Amino acid sequence: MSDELKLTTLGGAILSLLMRCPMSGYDISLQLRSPVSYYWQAKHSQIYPELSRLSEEGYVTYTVVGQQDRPDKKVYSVTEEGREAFTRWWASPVKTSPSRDELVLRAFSLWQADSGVALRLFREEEARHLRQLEEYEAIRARMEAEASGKLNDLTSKDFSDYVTLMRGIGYEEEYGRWCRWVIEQIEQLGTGRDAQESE
Amino acid sequence: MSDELKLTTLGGAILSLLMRCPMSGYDISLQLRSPVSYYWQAKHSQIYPELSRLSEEGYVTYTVVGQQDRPDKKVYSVTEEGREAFTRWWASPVKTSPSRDELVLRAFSLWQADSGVALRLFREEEARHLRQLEEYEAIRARMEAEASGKLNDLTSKDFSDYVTLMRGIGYEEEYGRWCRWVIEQIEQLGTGRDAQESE
DNA sequence: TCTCACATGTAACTAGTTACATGATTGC
DNA sequence: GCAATCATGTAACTAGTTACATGTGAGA
Repeated sequence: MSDELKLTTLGGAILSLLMRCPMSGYDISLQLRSPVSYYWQAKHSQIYPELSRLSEEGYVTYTVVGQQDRPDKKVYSVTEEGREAFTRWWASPVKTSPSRDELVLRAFSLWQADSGVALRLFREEEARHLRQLEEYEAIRARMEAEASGKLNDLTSKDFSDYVTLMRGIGYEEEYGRWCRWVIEQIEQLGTGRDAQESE
Repeated sequence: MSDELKLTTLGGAILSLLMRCPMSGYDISLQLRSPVSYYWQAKHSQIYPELSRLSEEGYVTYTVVGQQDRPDKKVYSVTEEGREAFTRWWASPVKTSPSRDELVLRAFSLWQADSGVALRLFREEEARHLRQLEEYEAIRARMEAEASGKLNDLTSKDFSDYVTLMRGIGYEEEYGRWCRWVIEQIEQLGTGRDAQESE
């Protein structure tokens, strides 16, 4: 098992969690579920098969842990081979996935849209990003209060969390700013006919 | 054909180009190729079958245009039904695709990385985003010089282009800023042992 | 002769989503 | 009894990528 095999990004994502501490497939799916992780997401239907693959390749092992009040679970942890594969993956060139953004795609056809419909769309999206930003800011405040000491330690997991969080904050801020700017453009440039119709 | 059928996002992307002016599948693939379009991308192997589907559903039609010095081509244009489907799609709720970013995923494991390797990774990515930003800024300068009159007209295609471009600029600026900040953190917090090794 | 741009397609694969399937226990 | 959380899986599908396949004409 395991000689020069490469990790998929999903494999990397799973190992990056298991490197922090052993956990079950279910726990991984909670960490990687949509509203939680800014940086990577996956459903359990993708995670369980990937865990089997990682296990076959010898990158992870598991022990079945019986529980009294809930179903038994498989707790996975990273093997030495897994650690090596992970380090190789981490240092390898970053795979840049093509940017696809449906709102920006629609903005490309703003010229043919009804201003009222456009305003509704961009206001909804602005609100979504502001909500997400608030959530992130709350986490940030909590982290800065609770883990302030560890936030100048490159080797602390808290600092890594902080770094990814800061990207989420920057992303949402910038996205919200752009939405607001588009809304203002529509409000100011609109002929008045349909630009006024919703609020 | 064509009653309440919905467009895929790729279908929307293709129609958004054909709404601007009729063109061939090849032309569409040039518009949607990786380094060009910030907002949506697709390969020709995805575009041609999608054009067939759109054609079957009656959303587009084509005429074969013979050319003397190059191969013949099919020039597609949007039908009235296509226009209606597009308008419905444009007004429908935006499908938010889950955020997946491999660099941010790696940042999540910064705690276990070698500082030299991390610096290399983040410097490369910073450079990539700065290059992209420069490219966008050049386009922006050109647009502001050439199409300044149309940049206050909501119904002009130039203004739509400008709006999508501004998102690209904001995105790259923010991404670059975050990379820079991470690099500075690594340089300042690094123990000195491996943080210095690459310049 | 070879490569590049134009031009259109299909086949095989990988990644990811949605839906199906099962089963325990806790709290309402 | 019903919904929710914990827990693990598979099947069927959609979307997207890589590779295969073919052919023209221009220019080096």
